[in-house]
Amino acid sequence: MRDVAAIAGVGIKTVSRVVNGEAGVSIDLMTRVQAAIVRLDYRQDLNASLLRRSERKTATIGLVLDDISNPFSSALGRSVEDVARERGVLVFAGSCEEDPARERELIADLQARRVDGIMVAPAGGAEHSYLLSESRAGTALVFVDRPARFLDADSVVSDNEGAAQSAVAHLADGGHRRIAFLGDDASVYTASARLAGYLSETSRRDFEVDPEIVRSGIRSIAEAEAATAELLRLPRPPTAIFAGQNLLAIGAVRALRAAGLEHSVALVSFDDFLLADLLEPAVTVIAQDPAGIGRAGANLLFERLDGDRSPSRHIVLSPILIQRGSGEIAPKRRLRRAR
Amino acid sequence: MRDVAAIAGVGIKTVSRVVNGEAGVSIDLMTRVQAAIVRLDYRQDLNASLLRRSERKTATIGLVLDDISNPFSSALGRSVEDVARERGVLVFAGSCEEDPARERELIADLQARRVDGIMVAPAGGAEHSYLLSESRAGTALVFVDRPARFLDADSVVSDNEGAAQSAVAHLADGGHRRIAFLGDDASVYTASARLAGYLSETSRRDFEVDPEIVRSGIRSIAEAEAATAELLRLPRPPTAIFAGQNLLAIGAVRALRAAGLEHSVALVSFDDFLLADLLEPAVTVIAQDPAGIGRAGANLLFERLDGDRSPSRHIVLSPILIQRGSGEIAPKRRLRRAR
DNA sequence: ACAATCGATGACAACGTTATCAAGAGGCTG
DNA sequence: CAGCCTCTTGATAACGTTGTCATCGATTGT
Repeated sequence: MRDVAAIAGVGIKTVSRVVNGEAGVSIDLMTRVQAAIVRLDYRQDLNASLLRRSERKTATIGLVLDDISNPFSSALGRSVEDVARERGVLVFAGSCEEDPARERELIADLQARRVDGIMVAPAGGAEHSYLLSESRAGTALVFVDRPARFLDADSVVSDNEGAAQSAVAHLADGGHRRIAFLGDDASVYTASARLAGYLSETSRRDFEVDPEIVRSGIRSIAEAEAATAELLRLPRPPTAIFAGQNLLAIGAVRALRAAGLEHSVALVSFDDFLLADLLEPAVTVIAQDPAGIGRAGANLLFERLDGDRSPSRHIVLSPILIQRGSGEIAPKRRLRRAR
Repeated sequence: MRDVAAIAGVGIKTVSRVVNGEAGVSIDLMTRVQAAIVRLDYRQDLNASLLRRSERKTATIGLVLDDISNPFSSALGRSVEDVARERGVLVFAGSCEEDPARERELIADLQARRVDGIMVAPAGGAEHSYLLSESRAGTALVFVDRPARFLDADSVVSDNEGAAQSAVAHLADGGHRRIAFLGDDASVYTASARLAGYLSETSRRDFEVDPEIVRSGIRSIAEAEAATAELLRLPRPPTAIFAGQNLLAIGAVRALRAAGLEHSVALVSFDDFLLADLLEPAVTVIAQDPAGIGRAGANLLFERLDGDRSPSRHIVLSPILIQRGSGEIAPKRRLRRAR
């Protein structure tokens, strides 16, 4: 900047004015400065600029998700990026892999870089009281997909419990009485909320509660496949499966295929996924709106950055049931009653 | 920092030393400073720190991809993040949507924030000579998935042409003579390389070159579905389809299904995709290794940041053919020769 | 016992930028 | 023409940090 000023024969502050498009610079000096900028290929150092600026904004936000390569997360991330870009804000993206320590480390790294705000889908078991001082200090904080624990902060989540209830209700309305549940570790908020929905709907209908067909702690496609295979080998196998997450549904599909039962056992998946409609049978899903969650979260974050100091807001989006076939399979008659 | 120094009753420089873990601070002062840091909840401002530091590193890199919500891109991004994290580096992620202007804008934003390096999968039609001065100025630059145009820079790409050749060869070895091609816009490097592979292999085998079954400029699942439907309605429809990208293969599957021809017309997809093995028939693919590309690119980038000044390197990864069924369908006999 | 060395410490400048403010030029009013 | 106002301009301090270097007391060597 000094060099530009020297070449243009002006004061350094005038260069600053031109760079920032401030009014009150004569046409003459402006053109001279611009010429010098081009000549030296000068680029403003935003970090230095923001260091000095009074409002102290870095035009940067952080996004901490479970795993940015997961389709749900990446759709969410993309919509956050779109909202941010409209405001000239860049996004740091990080994955915490359901590890609270990693989540905390990532957030610390983001704060060291003085991001204006942070959006986080907290890891299972994480606890956020440590963020209290930060959020008081002015870093905007929005929780997406999962709410904060022990911290009063904005959040945007799906109605996991209600949607799980309606999934179970859909299967029950189709005649199923013995519905299995596959879910992630109960420390993960979404998993436990969906399990709660499953349990409340089954008990509301006075279905037998058999712990053998309620499987938690399943973390991957492979584990879901193995768990489903076990379910199918039970003396009294379930007639329907409710998979609490897209990857688990895919594992279930694999196991059903392997057993040749994909047209005999009903399946509903929480989360839509690409190609669910092209499988045979097509998979009935509870579709969340990851892009909508990201967009709502980002909007909330930017309202906070714009000075909104109102009490914390909690947005809840309702997933929708999409019937495609797998969830509409009627329960198989028990063998003893076979005609 | 001044406050911490005041409370601990030391000089500001000593606080700096403690914060940075520099040697040569007495135990006594160190504990006093640490107590003050905890008391005030002090956090170092990395931006200010890096402004002053001599090596001028921000421990930050930028990643510009076509669309971070695309499965290929997000897998690549995730592996970049993993390599970066090992070095305490945070990643800015941005999508340029095949728009050269947006790509350029994003890169400018990254440079304004003085990222140490940039990894970019350039937009179709983008031209990178404008980056010459930057790369000379020390910003490390690595191109992934697609090479730079008019700029000598490191790159990590798949052998698109060779893999496309082998896909066509595989279909030809299965007896197909009339193989259609679906591809993205020819301005996109990967699309044109794959088209080149298709053309060289078909001409090497002296197959009839029919422009009607070579379709470029297809940008989405829906467009691929429509194009495939058109192909199938031709007087002499192709007996096999080579889809130059995963989304286009998915569109082709939809159209084949709609026409009831999924077991009659062979299909090979460039790019693997989740559930390709569960479709009926399962889809034969040329599988790239997006995580491998990201990892190799990130390693290259960090070697440059560590001072490697050797001539630009170009890493080429070879995709592999995975036979699953759809690519092994034998050509339908022509009607006139039907038994 | 004295000089030389060493380790710990902090004062100060500097990183690249912007906020503040004062100075100078020019125009308008009375 | 004095007095006042407005507009442009640049000198200087400051943002939060670290590099440089001088200082000081203690230790070592002879």
